[in-house]
Amino acid sequence: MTYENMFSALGDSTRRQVFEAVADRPRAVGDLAADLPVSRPAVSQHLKVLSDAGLVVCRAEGTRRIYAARPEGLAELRTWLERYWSDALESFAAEVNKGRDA
Amino acid sequence: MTYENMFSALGDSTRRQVFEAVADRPRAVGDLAADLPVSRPAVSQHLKVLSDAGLVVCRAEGTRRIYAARPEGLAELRTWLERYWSDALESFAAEVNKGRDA
DNA sequence: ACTTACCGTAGGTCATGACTTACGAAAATA
DNA sequence: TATTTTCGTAAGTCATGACCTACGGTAAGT
Repeated sequence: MTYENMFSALGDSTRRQVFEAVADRPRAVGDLAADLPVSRPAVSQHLKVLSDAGLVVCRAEGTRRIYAARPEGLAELRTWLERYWSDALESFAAEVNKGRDA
Repeated sequence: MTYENMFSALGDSTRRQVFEAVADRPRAVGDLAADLPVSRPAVSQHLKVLSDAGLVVCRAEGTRRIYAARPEGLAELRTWLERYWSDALESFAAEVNKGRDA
């Protein structure tokens, strides 16, 4: 939901792998854990963090829970990025000029 | 440098404030600390993390160190974002169709 | 040379979080 | 109903990291 949650969620390597996997295609928890070096409960916890951050959504299919990436989540990240990217460009250009003076 | 470093760097609230401040305009360490609720050494440590992540650069001006945002850093983040955003769009569309079947 | 301003790093404390095993709940199956 | 499958959560361990104070080092001013 917040930038805080999103960035810190994607800041963990294992958790980013989980996200990238479900972004590739929706998967169940057990399937995700099978392709990762951590236990299934660990994957569950990572998915909860990603879900709280608004980066994934969940759908029940029998006893299985199918997780999928949530595009709106990345869209929010993109909003932040676009803003500070233009800021960074301007301030960096000014910095280069300052450097020329000195 | 790596996505790992970038996301985890921006995942901390205080550190993201530091980055946003220098993105607005280049600043010295003491000036940054004056506007933040943490000590100056803490700001120094955050700047080191941001620097290792390739998100900021530094320039000496007398005893002062002027830090500025590094646009190429955000550009890398954008590359990641664009890729997984399109992935997420496709997988999410497929997910919606699956949901319709069930 | 001495003092002042500004900064990075070392060392230590404390909270956060990533991971594990154990357990309980819900749905399909027989 | 009993069993199996799949999953989330609780409880505990251990490493990471965010923060502080103290210290040392460099550049400018007197």
